[in-house]
Amino acid sequence: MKCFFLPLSGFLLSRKFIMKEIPKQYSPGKTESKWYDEWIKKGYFRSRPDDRSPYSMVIPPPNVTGVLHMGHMLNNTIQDVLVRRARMLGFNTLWLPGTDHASIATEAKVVNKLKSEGIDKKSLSREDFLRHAWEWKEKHGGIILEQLKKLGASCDWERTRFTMDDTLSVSVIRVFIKLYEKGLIYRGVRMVNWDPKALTALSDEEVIHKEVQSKFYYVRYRIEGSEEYVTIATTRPETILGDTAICIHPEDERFRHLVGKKALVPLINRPVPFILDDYVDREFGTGALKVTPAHDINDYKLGIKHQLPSIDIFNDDGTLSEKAEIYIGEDRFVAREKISKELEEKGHLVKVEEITNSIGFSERTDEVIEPKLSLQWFLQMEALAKPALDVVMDDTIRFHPPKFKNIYKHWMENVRDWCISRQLWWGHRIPAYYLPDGRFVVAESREQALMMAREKYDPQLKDSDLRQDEDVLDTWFSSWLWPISVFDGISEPGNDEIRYYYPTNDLVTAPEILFFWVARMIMAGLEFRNEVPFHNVYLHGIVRDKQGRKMSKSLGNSPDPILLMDRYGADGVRVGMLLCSPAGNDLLFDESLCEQGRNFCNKIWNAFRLTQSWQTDPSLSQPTEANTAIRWFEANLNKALETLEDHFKKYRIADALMTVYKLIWDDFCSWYLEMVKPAYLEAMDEATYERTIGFLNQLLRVLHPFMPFITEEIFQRIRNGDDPESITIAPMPKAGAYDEGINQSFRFAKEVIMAIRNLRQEKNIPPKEALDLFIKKNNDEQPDLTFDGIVKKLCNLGHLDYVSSKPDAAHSVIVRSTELLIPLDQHVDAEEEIKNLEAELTYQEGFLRASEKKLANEKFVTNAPGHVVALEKKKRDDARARIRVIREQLDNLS
RNA sequence: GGGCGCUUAGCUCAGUUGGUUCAGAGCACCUGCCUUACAAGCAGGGGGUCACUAGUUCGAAUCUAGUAGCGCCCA
Repeated sequence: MKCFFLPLSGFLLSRKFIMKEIPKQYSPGKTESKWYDEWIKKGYFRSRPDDRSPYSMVIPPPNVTGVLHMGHMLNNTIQDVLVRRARMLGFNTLWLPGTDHASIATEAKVVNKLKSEGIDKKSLSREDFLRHAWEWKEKHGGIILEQLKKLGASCDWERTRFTMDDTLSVSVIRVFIKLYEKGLIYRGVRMVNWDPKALTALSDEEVIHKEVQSKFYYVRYRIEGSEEYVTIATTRPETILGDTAICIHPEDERFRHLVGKKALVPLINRPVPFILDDYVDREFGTGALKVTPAHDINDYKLGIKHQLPSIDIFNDDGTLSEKAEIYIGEDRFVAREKISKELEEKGHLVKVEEITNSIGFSERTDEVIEPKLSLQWFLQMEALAKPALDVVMDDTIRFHPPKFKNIYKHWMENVRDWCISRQLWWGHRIPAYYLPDGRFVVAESREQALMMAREKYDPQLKDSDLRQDEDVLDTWFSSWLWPISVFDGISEPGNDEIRYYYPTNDLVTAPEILFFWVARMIMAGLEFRNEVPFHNVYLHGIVRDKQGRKMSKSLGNSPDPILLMDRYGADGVRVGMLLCSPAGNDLLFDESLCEQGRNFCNKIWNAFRLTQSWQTDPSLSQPTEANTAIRWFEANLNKALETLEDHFKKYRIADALMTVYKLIWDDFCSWYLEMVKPAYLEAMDEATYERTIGFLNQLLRVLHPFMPFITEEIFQRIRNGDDPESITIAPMPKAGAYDEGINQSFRFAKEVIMAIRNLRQEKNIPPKEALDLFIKKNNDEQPDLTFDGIVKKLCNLGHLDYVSSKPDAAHSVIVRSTELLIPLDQHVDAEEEIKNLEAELTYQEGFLRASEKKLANEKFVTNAPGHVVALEKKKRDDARARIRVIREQLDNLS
């Protein structure tokens, strides 16, 4: 007797007792936290370099202000599956967790918090503000990492990193200096994407373009010294105050006479020249274009080309500045309304149309982006992009699914310089130090900067003469180093850890940040380590609701993952997420999927429960059926493992899970357990029991990466002395050679069993009523007897015999080309039978005709590969055999 | 406007170089069962002109071109 909770001696506990002892339903709650604590206590997720092969992965660092949402659930479930599997495959496995500092989001959070306490950011010094920010971070930051533990994430928590940790910060500064010295970082005035709410510049990637309904204002400007007008069209009438020219197409006859004259900007009557440029689309608007170099990227380019002055009419917060002359201090959108009204009153507004145009919004604050000229730091991308493109195109780094290669290529070939400065305090401060005259040096510290400045510019300089740049670097400028800096590979390029863990193996992330992050990590890896940062990138979709809408706070359509886990168990939710997550596709999440996951837990639980109710008797020998069942399941298991390995190789995680799901639910529970199950109140032989528990043990291991908790719980209850102390470190079963013959025999037996069950159902014969089965001998074919005992058992048959003639009053069922005869007391409805047989005959004859036609086609026989032709011949012969059987039956009936 | 991709069962998706009775899976649905592991379950069943059109081929869900609809990235 192998039940672990049975007392010593041969005393057998009653089945009833066991059934009471193990609850009918699996409850994940306490189990999950119990095992997670145990895993941490034992340090199974810790990793230090050793002789084994490494498997490493860095977490895409969530925002330190973040809380767990469904996207994280998906992302981290997939990572955990990969990591747990790698661990069981014997790799020295490291999954390194951490968070990023999220400049804009965190600063906004801290500013708001201070505001609620009556403190204005402007009233604080940089140092005081940062003190508040760190305080906030220590107190509230990283909640998300705690939440990941509930999910079961097997991270090495002792290695948790934060992008503003000392070593990581030093790495960022060093990299800045390196790139500056290499001439790839420069400072310049450019048109940038300005976020008037966050009061900072943004990179192009942080701007989201959306189609919006806008108004198209037709405004007329008077020509200086005449009563003539010229009409332009604009979506932003407030920017006329910054106009410095009107541009017309050189070949546009309508405006030719205006060349050399000046137009007067309405309301302020500032004269501006006409310029000629074929940039203008004559068909769009009126064909005359107002030019505002300070507030539009294209106008800016025109301004440079035609040497126009540029008038910046906005303050940083999006209100009108003194340069605007009127409506000073008004918000840009308020000013737009007021100006359009005044234009109308003064007869300048010709008409207003509705149009749809594309407007940029800040990714973080959702504020409308203001194109603004400003002095910023940039990183040249071209030289970095080229090698980063190559390693993806030549599959040194593989994208899963590969369709993202194209998108990546397009972006990398059209990449523009990266604006890396942000007008914020929370982050890595730019290591540039200015002399009073505006010249500057770039150095790792103030002391070094002073030395450099003295050497380079003026030996008399004092420390107080230097002023460090006020701005910080883009958060991605630290995240792009993440796979390197977490191992301190920038400052200590030869250290053991970076050499052992880098390059990492896999990266799991969303396509949304393919350019923000993935592309830049590849660039950084090649630039600073001369090696790619990872070999595989698994890109999963966005979690959407059932209607396909993106989950968002404002829609309120996102379930709280913590509540979900409380309701369905972490294992159940993990399965729910994975079931709907084919790689690269967005997934339409539905809570019922978690329910399916929970039901699966329960199924496994009850299979376990069943095995625990069995009692063994050493005097029993193994029945043939059990022996066959074991041989079949063994083969079937190996086959499934083979499929599974293939799915993992291709990063088809959802398919891998489905393979395990069916292996356990269908093959193990519905078939195998039913085959070996002893009759009510009867004991089982020891060999069969051992093997069954052995199979369960294997299945738990295979399932563990997907459902870590329930598998550990059951593993602990069935494990014996040879097993490791935890399933997290148990070796993963590997596919071995198997007997495909027995799998084929089973498939036929299965068809027979299903046919008989179907007959029972049709004829309303209760399962308890035993039937007899006569199998019509098929000419000289040797029948396959392997599963006969099992067929007898699963169909509740009294007899199973092979006969050469049909018994009286028997129902006939044809499986492939074998005739099954089942005598029934009930009257056989000959007419009904004939009808069914004739329908079947028609189908088979049609099939045969098609097949014969194909084989008669000389082109087919000569062109098609041999195995295809052989197959076609077999199909034809099978059809002929089946037709013969059907005809015989029909003869018998009529 | 430029580029990329998608369209297979009611839903979400597989379908690997064209060839097994190839048209599949899971869920949902229908029918019968509280059968001593599990009703969070068991057994059985129905369901698709593979978006449309035209080609290539002995053979097309699979290859080519066009049409329609949808989505993504970029401007």
